[in-house]
Order: sequence, then structure tokens, then C-alpha cells
Amino acid sequence: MTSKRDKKTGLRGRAATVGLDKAQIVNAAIEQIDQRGLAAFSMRELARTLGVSPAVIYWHVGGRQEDLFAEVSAVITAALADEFEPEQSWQERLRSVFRRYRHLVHQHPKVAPLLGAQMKSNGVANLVWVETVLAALAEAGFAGESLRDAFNVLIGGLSGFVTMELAPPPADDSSGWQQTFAERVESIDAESFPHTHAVLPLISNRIFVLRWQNGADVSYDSSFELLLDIIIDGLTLRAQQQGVSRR
Amino acid sequence: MTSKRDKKTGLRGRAATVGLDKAQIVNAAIEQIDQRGLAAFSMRELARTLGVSPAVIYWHVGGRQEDLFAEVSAVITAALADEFEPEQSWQERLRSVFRRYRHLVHQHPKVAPLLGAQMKSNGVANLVWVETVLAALAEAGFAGESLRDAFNVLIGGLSGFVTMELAPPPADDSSGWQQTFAERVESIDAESFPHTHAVLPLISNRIFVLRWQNGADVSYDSSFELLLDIIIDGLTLRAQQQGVSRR
DNA sequence: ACCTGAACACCGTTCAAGT
DNA sequence: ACCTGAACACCGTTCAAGT
Repeated sequence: MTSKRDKKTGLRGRAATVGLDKAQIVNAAIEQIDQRGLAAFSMRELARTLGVSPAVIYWHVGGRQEDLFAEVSAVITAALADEFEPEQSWQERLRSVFRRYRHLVHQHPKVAPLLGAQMKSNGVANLVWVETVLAALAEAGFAGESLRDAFNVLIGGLSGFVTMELAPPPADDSSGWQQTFAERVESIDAESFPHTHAVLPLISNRIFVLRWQNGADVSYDSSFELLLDIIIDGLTLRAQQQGVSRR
Repeated sequence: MTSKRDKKTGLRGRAATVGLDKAQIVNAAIEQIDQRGLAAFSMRELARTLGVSPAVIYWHVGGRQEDLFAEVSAVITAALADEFEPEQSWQERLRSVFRRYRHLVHQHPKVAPLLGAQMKSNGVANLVWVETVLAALAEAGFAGESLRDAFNVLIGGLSGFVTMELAPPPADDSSGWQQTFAERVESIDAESFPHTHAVLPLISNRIFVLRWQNGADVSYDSSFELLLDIIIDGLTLRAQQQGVSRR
């Protein structure tokens, strides 16, 4: 039965009945990370769910796990290349593109560490994205070293925020870290840490260091919007100063 | 010979001659990460360099690798608890504490992903740090939800920046990714990406997405300082507005 | 209390061989 | 061209047993 020829490909045997390609592998990998998290991801497990020998992943995708992760990042950030309405000001275009970035990562929160904490993934070089940001900044009047700094402020500050926001909790919390930590936060000493204690009900599990759930469970929308406002306003101010100080 | 009693501890046998404790294990782990990187870190390798059975690490440090990583993070960020000169304004105190944070992480750049992309590590809860930031923001006039957002803007934006800055390059770059990527950046098409191409010499390897080395090799000092300026200025402005709009 | 040794259930990656 | 199966050299974690 495996010796019959496949009508589409003309191949014989197992090779014909599998017909896997890179896109399917990458999509299956995303699904697996979405479900079990990055720490639990495994090449062998992926091969198992695809019903295939582990070696085929290496054949299709390249020699290392990092290659697969780079593909995963590329697929998830691909929509950053979508068009913008051209009548928007440079400020509005920047706002849109970084809101869009955050939205995309939020659809796959467990992939966030790949984008934020691995160079081969965050440098997967969505050139359209880079061009969009650089064009907006050039229009604002940035050039030379100040353009470089402005770009890094945007990516470092805003993508960095999203990375922190979605930092994953312990993989298998059988030891009850979340519960233990929650209790520890609730019982912070009023005399040693008066300001912290005073605002405990408002900040508990809702600020970055004293929390046991991440941005997938607790909203950081208003904090992100504030950072976005502050950065865009700050760049607007400095773009003007810069325009004045040059010739 | 192993049956002689140890004079200090009174223990007999191997137990007496080893005398390991948690601090030594954590320090050895930091050293190992500093040298080989986080991706190459291994509990068994750590046990090997300590000349000890793998099980002793679990005995001293807790049941999981994440527990050890949390200890590593705690040791590295411990100096955030150092005192400040009290005559500084809230702005200067915030500047100092985040410059200090960045400085500490830069001394162990390969540990950065632990602080930025793992909740159990970044939430190791240096309470003195949190208190310092909250006290400064309270003095500025922030309260309630705006206090929460201001705190998250600072940690998310600035610690997030440091995480992105120090995102590690591929572990074992035997396939020459760095070289390949560098060439790809150099040959970016002028017609498709005019703004990017125009500033290539200034941005190549020096902005976040189009780079093949991280902040341990290439300085992002001026970009970080700009972000710090923008955030502090933005918070100063909003603290005033907030003071006006309430009662 | 502190440590060893062995065991269990996995990994990532490579490679010859098959169709 | 695409896939299998087996092999190599590792892992993290647990547990009974030793001193």
C-alpha cells in the first residue's frame, strides 16, 4: 500500500503521504508554544504531534532550534508590514505601529521572550517595520546620532515594556510559588516599607515586581499608553529643539 | 582517611570535606552563566565544576532550576538596596536607581534574560527597590492608578530597555549567522527601503533590529540616557498636571 | 544534616539508509 | 527531494542509601 504513487507529487512510499513543508512546521510550533509555553517546548514533541521523525524538522527548517524560533518570530511579526493610511502625522504612525506590535505579541503571549530576549528572533529584521519607524523619525527632523537614539528609545522602551509585561510565570507551579508569593506581598511590613504598604491594595499583582500573574492575565493597557504618550511627546519636543539648533 | 572527624563541623566522611552552602552554589552558577551563557547552563555541569553530585544542588537550593535562577537574580540585584543621599530630588533619585540597575545588569550581561523575561526572577522582590521608586513617585504627587502606571512605565520602559539591549546572540554561531546577517543588512535595497538605506552606515549594528552584536559589545549609553530623560521629564509634567486637577 | 550513586524519563542533533 | 530509524552525548529531577 505504501508503494502506490501519489497522484499529486508523483512520489512513492512514506514520502508521498507526509508532504510536510516549512510553514506547517512553524505553525505547529506556534500552536505548541501557545499551549504549553516556551520552557516546555521540545523538538521531539513537535515531531510527535506532526506524526513524523524528529529529523524532518531539521531538514525543512535548518540545523538548529534557534532557526525554528526565528521563523516563529517572523510569522508572528509579519503583520507589522501592513500599510498605513498616509495622511497620518508621524506621531500617529508611530503610535499605530507600536500599538500593533503589542497587539500581535499579545495574541501569542508565550512567544514574547523570543522577541524580547533573543537576538536572532528580535533581529529577524522586519525591514518594513524598521523603514516605517525611521521614515517617521526622519520626517520629525531626526538625523544622525539623534535618529539612532530616537529609534532605540522607541524599540527598547516599548518592545522592552511588552517583554517585561509578558514575562512568564514559573513553568510548572506545583510548588505553589504564586500562592506563596501573593501571601508574601500581602504581608509586607508597614514600618520597613511604608509607601509600599500604604498602596498595597492598589498595586498588589498589578505592578511589575510585586506580581504573580503577567500581562496575559492582568491588563497593563493604561501603563503602556502612558509610556507611549510620554515617549512620543518627548520625541516631539526634542525634534523641535533639534530643528532649531541645526543651521 | 575519610572517617576522620572534621574539626570545624564535627562531621565525618565525605560530608565533612565538602561543606558546600547555598551562597557558594549560587556564585558558581553566576560564574558559569557569565562564561558560557544562559542557554548553555546546566545543573550537571555546575555540579561537575563544584566536584559534587547533582543532587546536592537540589538539596541546598530547592527543587527546581527556577529556584536557583531566582537566587542568582537576587544576588545580582541586591545592590539596588544601597542607600541614597537624601537631599536628592525625586527625579535625581529615580535617575540614580535606574542607572544603578542598568550598571548591575551590565556586570553580568548574560543573566539579563533572567531579570527581564522570567517572572520568578524579575519578581524576586527587592522590596527596598520598590519602596525607593514608590516613595519618589509619591513625593512627586502620584497617587492611586496614576501611581501604578508611573511605576510600570519606569520599570517596564527602563528595565525592558536593558533586557532588549542585552538580548543574547545565537549560542553557538558555527553556522555564521552574525556574518550572514551583517552582509544582509549592508545590502539593504535602496529603492524598497530608502530611509533605512540612507542612514545605513550610522545605524548598522547600532539599532535594535538591525544588529548582530548586543549591548555588551556596542554601547547604548546615549539611547538609554535619552529614554531616561524623556520618562523623567514626562512624569514631571504629568505630576504637575495631576496636582492641579485634584481637589 | 549533608552527600553519593543510580535510576527514570526525557532531550537536541546528526547521519546513514531508504523511497 | 523528502523521510525513517537508530545512535550519540547529553539533560533535569528524584530517591534510597550512606556517614
